[in-house]
Amino acid sequence: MSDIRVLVVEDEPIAAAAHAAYIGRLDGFTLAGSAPDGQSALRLMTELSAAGQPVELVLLDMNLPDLHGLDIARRMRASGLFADIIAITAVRELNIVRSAVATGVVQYLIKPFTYATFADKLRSYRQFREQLASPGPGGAGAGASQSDVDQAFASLRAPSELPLPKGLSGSTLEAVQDFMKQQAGAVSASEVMEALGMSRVTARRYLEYLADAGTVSRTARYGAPGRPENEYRWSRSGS
Amino acid sequence: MSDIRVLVVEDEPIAAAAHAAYIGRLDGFTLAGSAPDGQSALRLMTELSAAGQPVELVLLDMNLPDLHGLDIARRMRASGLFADIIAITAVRELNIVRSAVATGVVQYLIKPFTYATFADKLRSYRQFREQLASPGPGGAGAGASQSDVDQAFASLRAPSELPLPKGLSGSTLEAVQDFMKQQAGAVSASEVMEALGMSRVTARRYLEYLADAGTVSRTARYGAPGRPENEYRWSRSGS
DNA sequence: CACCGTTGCGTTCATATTGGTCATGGAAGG
DNA sequence: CCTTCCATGACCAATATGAACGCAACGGTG
Repeated sequence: MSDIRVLVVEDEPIAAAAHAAYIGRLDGFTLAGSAPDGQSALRLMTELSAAGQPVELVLLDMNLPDLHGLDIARRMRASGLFADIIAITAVRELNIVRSAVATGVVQYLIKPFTYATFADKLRSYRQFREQLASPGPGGAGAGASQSDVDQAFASLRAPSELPLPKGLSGSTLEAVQDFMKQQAGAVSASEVMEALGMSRVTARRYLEYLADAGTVSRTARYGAPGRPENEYRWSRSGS
Repeated sequence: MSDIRVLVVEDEPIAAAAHAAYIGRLDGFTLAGSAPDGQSALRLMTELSAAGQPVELVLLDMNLPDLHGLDIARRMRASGLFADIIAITAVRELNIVRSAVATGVVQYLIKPFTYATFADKLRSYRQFREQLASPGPGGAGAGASQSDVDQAFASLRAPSELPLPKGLSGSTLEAVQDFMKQQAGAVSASEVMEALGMSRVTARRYLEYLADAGTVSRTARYGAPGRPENEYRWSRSGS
């Protein structure tokens, strides 16, 4: 099967270059072009489509200088451009996710993301394509059954777990993250320990990991006797 | 949460009545209207939208007298109608599935289908909506994380219709499911092993499959020394 | 002003207990 | 009789815990 032609739409040059480089590292994908804003993206897609090389997949940043990502998706559909879309955004609003699904967004990436997450989403998209191309064990050319379609949808939406550093478990990390998200102010490791019923060592290890990843910020708390206590605060400001 | 307003678009009167009856039998859904062809469907949606009662989900037959289902979807997007779509078709062509996904089709039903299949698709769609409405275990209003979005997308899968992975048998799976349904609280893999008289490996394999399918939730149990024990809890209350 | 005991958290290590995987055995079907 | 498939037992790897040690700031005291 030939490579899937991908268009990168991203206003920040550094991020755009990074995404393009990611595409190059992945088998089965080819960079078809790059655009810094919505207008040029639409123009570029129209040109490529007229040239017989239509874009098949768009990596679409939702936060662009001229148009919102959702508007671009709507205009694409209105113009007869039916490339699939993977949305990239720092906006963590769920109602946007719903609107995105309604306009045909296939995957949703939240900044900042690692290369592993990125590659994972693109791979599952390619698998979705391949399953539609060659259905079932029965044979090619035959019609698709309900289970064939279900299977293709499943590989599209299935989340796959990312490799975590040694010594950390996914469910524990999720628990700590959820707790931190709910806390308005800063919390200490001991408070996390008590709230989640885990040991101080474990709580601190996960908080430290989140601090290194940039998801939480870490400051020292003075004023009380004893060694200064680290306090952690949910930050996760975009990118 | 209020009911989801559904529009049925189907040219055959018998099928249309059947779909409408199906909707009535399902909790959480309300029939917003019914249309026999594309033009009237679009008109009806526009009217309801203007009346402040926009259609949220469309059961869209792809084979209509005046317009093809894909055309209707495209015109919906062009007109600013962003209801989600469940496509219903007898046409078993996979390239249509791909185009359908690009226009925001959420699920795909192939005729003829049973009520069970139908209900399953609608239930998974409702679960998708609910997960977007209230992310995480306790937090409302907080931002969504990548895993939250992934989980919501995952609930658009149809686990019951998927073929069982290698190494699992249907009868054993049923036994584990029945046992889990009866348990009010959380149970560990060891408890399932002892209760059903199977080996720990087998119990864990089936519980893990159910956890991936979203039928049970998996959390860690802290407080005791040693590696944390996974405990599983029946979570799919929607069925 | 300098020094020192106190205090509480950060850090490290061994340990306990479970999860995950591999190859084997037995049963069902052809 | 052979093949295929699933459950099993045993091994190795993983991960939270508890205790012990060290460190940094506070608050007296000389």
